[in-house]
Amino acid sequence: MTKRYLFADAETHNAGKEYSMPAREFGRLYQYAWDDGPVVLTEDYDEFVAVVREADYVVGHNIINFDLSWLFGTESLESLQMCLDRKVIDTFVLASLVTPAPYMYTNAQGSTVFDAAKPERAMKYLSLDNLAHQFNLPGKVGSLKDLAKKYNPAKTLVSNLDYSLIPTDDPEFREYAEGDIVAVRALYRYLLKLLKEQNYPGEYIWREMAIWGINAQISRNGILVDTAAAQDRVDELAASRDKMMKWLVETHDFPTEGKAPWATTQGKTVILDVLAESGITPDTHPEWPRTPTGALKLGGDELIALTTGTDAFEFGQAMAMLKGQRSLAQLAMDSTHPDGKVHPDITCLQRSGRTSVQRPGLTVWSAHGDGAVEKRYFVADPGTKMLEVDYSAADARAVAAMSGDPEFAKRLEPGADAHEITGRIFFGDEAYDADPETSRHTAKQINHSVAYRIGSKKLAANVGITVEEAKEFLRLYRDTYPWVARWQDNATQEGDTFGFVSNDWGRRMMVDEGRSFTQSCALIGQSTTREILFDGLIRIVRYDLERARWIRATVHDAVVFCLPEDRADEHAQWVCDTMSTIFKPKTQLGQAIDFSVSRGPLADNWFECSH
DNA sequence: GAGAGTAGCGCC
DNA sequence: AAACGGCGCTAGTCTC
Repeated sequence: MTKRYLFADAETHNAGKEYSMPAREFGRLYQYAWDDGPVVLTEDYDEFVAVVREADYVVGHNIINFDLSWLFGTESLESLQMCLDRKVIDTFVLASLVTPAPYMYTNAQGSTVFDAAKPERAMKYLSLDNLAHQFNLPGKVGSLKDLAKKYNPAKTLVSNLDYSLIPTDDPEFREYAEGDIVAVRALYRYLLKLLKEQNYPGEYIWREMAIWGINAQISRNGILVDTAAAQDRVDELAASRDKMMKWLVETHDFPTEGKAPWATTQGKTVILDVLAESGITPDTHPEWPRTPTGALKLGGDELIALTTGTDAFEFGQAMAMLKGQRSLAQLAMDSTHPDGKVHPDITCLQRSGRTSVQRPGLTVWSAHGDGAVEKRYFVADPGTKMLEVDYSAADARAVAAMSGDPEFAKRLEPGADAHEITGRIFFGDEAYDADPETSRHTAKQINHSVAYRIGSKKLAANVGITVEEAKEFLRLYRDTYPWVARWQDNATQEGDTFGFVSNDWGRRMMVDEGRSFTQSCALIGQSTTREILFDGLIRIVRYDLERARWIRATVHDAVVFCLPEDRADEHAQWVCDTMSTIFKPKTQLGQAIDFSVSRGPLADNWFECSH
């Protein structure tokens, strides 16, 4: 029997309210069409749910993260099951793979957008409106924003528009809703054409729908916030800021306008004046680093370095402290929904497929040092214990696996010390043994640098050696790991030739013109880690869909869970076993490499469980 | 007023 | 010939 495709979309209250409103109230107007059939508009929630359940395939734009995510209620696992069962075709996800946002494009308003591939900006490129514009597709009619303005009080800010004020019987609104379905149907067919032309592996597309489905589930699960603890942190930071600002005003007549006076034009002038008084100018300090646009860098690190040993040191320290303050606790509170949880938006729009997490961006939360206490106000649900697991040196393991370099693999064996190994290559055994601690510290810096193919000049500058010494080390490193070097060269060539590189699962990743030397290897390494992590999560949810509720966050090579308190130890062991794997690339040169996760203690908040 | 691009902090 | 990757969040600035 012929499979039936349902093209579907819904108009709703403002996004974000789905966590404080029943689904049948949150949805306002539903649009759908079967195959080539006419577009049906309905306000009947039950009718819409029924057709979605009846369809062999549901096709829509951003439906995994949005429409299907609330349709069955935010406590439901049904949409995740649909993604795993290959019943959902999200044109937003499909477009992200076959027509990812380019570096630059011209939008419907005629303005040119640069740096458009960055995930925040890629959202706009991948919007139904823009894709319809880019590919000259029929359907989209009018602007929802303009319509909302008509029904909101005069002078309402765009960011405050209430979309639920548009009457569902407004003819323009209904025309817009209908046009959405026409556009998404045209887009789907256009993307299929691209898919076929590119010979993109279909298996990867289905797997990607499942991964977005898991991420949507993670969003719905959310993380409980201890708002009292977050408020304490906000107050604590404000107090130290006030004290520091007071001192700056008294001693340097520092401006106080705005939240970041040091970032204003006036503030920057005062900083430069204070430094100049102590004889610190670009002339006396030609090594003073500059920003990409040529301005003098005034970051905390620069100010400390420049003022050390001068009268201005106390000033430099004060500025560094203020610039280092971040409002994470405030962000956490601002992102908390009425159910007491954050429900971050999760997308896989980074070119490597790594997840972007926003509102709040959990991937930027401090993991080490003093700032790590910020994690304390993310807490385990009642009746659960929090667990964090991670893959150690994941990207290096990916390189070992893909390159098949047996010597490089030795760095990752149990008990091996990768930093020491690099240190011995760099310093030689004799010098290394003379001062192991300093040598190892330098080597740690170097390891991060060589992973991304640093050049001799920058390496020399970073580590404080001559360019000749850096060159010699890079040569030695390549000699020690010839198969890694070969793999890097091949990846670079692949990126240069095709404009993209592929990982072992079939993901294609765009490489910017002229940046293949450093970008190609990085993308393959990062994406391999990403795929291994999601393979693990897929195993978890396929074993038992209910356990999808355990997953609370992913941070590139780490996953946070909330496990039922009863038998939490046993569950933790099961999670580790299920996430761990041995990766053997399909490529001929590759080798099998162990990707085991290690775990922290079971705890009641994120800070405790990651320490 | 809103969108775009910039700087500077942080994460893996 | 040389080449350190991928991001998010905030605030202030520029432009239309």
